[in-house]
Amino acid sequence: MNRIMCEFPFSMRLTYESGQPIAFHAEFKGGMEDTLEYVTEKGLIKVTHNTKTNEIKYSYLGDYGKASARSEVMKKLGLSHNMDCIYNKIDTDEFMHKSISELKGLRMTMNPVWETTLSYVVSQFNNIKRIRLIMRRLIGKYGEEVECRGRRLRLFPTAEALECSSIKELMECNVGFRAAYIKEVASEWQSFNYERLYKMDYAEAKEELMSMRGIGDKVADCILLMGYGKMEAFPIDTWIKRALEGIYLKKRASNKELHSFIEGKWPEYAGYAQQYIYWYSRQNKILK
DNA sequence: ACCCAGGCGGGCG
DNA sequence: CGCCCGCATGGG
Repeated sequence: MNRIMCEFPFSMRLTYESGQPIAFHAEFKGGMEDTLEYVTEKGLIKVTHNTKTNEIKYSYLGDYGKASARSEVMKKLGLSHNMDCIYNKIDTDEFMHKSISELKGLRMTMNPVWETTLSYVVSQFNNIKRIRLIMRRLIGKYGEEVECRGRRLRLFPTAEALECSSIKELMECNVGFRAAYIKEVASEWQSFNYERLYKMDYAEAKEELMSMRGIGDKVADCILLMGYGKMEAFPIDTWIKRALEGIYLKKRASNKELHSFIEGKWPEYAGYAQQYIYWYSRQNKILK
């Protein structure tokens, strides 16, 4: 059994539940130990977290060695993040202070870029429960089935598999009006060369993503934050918008206005601040 | 029954 | 630019 000693606060539950890409297809069980199991392109990963001792253990099946499996888990769950430093940067006021103390240990995950992209294309004008439902249908229908040490796994669907599908077939997964977006993004993805965006700065990479039909301001920020790990990205959805307007701006504001406010308020780790505001607002059902 | 959800593109002024 | 609209579905 492999272990990771975690010196900063970690909550697998909050990390999983707060609407990040991993939650749309992984299996989570809370209990004496929180357990997360998920399929990757290389195999199967299982992570447990003892909430009393803060000890993390993991096991893996498939094309992993000791080092690559450890790196997969660390990266996915944000386990290398220095939470003292991050909290220090985003604990700017009373509201953030409450959010942090209530959501202590919530981490930003890092996910395969294509997986993140498809998940948030599906997420638009949708809710977390149904995003998960749709993602599982898409995985079941378009994901390649592979055998891994006696276990049958469904891989995440490739862009190619989705592009080759018809709108009608996609609609059988009840994706609704998103079918055309899925097909178009899948089609463009194959010549997109997503890796070059790692080297770009935030603004440039965002522009590249938004050149695809079906990827707008919010989805682009989600991809940059949870796919590329660009911590200055700040996705603005309906919850965040209400929260920022109600708590800070005290008036209605456009996304452009909100983005410029955010840039000034959290020049570092804005993405982390965003996730705490998002989940705290929802948990406490503040502002309706 | 009604309302809303991790939004987007398009059309308008 | 900002504002407004429709868009499929499933859960509350």
